[in-house]
Amino acid sequence: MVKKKESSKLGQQDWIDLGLKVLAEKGVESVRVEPLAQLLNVTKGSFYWHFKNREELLEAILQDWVSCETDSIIEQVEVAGGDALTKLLHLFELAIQDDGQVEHAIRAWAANDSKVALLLEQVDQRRLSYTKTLFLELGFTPFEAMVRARMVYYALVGEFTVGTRTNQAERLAEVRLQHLILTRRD
Amino acid sequence: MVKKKESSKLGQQDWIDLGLKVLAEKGVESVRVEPLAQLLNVTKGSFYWHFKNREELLEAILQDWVSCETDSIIEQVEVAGGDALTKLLHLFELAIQDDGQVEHAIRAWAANDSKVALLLEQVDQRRLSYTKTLFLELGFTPFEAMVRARMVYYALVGEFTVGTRTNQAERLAEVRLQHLILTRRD
DNA sequence: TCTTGACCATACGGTAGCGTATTGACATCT
DNA sequence: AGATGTCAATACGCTACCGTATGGTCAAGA
Repeated sequence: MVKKKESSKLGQQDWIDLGLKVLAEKGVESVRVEPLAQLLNVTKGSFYWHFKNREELLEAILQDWVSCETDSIIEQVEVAGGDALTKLLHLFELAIQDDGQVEHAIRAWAANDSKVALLLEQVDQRRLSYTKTLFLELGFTPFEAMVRARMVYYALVGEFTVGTRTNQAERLAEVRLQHLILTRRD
Repeated sequence: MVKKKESSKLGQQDWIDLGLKVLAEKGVESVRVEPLAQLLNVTKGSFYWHFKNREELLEAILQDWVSCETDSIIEQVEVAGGDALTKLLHLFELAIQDDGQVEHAIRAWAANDSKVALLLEQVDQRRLSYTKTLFLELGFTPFEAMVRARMVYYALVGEFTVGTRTNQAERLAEVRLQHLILTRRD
């Protein structure tokens, strides 16, 4: 018998989940093994059963985020279909659903960790190049498409990092105006 | 005689300067008193002469950045004069002069420190409202002006945080296209 | 010269967190 | 019932810092 998940026993995922939560709320520097253990009401003896060391947990957290969050929006947009103009609006609207807490924390993390920075760079690249292709489909030149794609993406990242807290209704109106400005062909 | 700066003696400013450097390169978590002392070839006995504790240094560093960096660009734009359209282009071009290393580090810092976050919020607010007034002068509605101001600003912050490393020539071309896109009326 | 104050060294005690080693509890398989 | 494997508790030693206490040095003013 190789049953799993009888609860009351912890697995790697429990530590990762908690790690992500703490990461979002207090930053990487606060995801430390002894404090985490306390939150789980166990001692670190448990932790070192599941992980080789703290580094391994951090990598697992990162990996978890990447595999969960990266391509999900792109897929949703593609499934919904439509022309490039529609897809772009769809993309804008989906992107602002997330509050970006975790992503913000990871960006802050990346500022002092080149390995994380490298990974984020790839994520940014994938998202940017997808957005760029949509602008290309609208008939913009490569340079124009790139600049516009960056403007969209920066607008999103900017909201995360600058932290403009506003309600969803206004955000939606804002995003529609952005769509108008960036897709207008004069 | 109350001479100063005979060199070979340190003052608060020496610690602040080094602090800013380390902050930009390795992040807040790396600006610690003993390592800093080592870089200055002194012991921490010196540090605690000039500062009450580490917290006080961090505040001094922050204060130093705010008073140096915040309004300088706005002033330069105003001094140069011209109409709103000219000022906006001028603003764009000046903003991309800075590589944003320090600002990036401070944004990462702010992610885990609400006091820093509050201060940054004020800085952002001042910069955004200035930019917004320029768009208002161009005849945009308050909402349109705000959205456009944010797009400019986010584009700048986005370059800092996403870290798109590109040469000055391309940056300049990019910024001019942004100016075109965002100021176009009809 | 003598004093004073600015600056720095040395030495100390304290804390938080890392990682290891060892043992214990409990469930499952044989 | 034993043996085994999984997870957790306990108890270490270690390092990197923080902040304090105290004394030393050296230049400038009286």
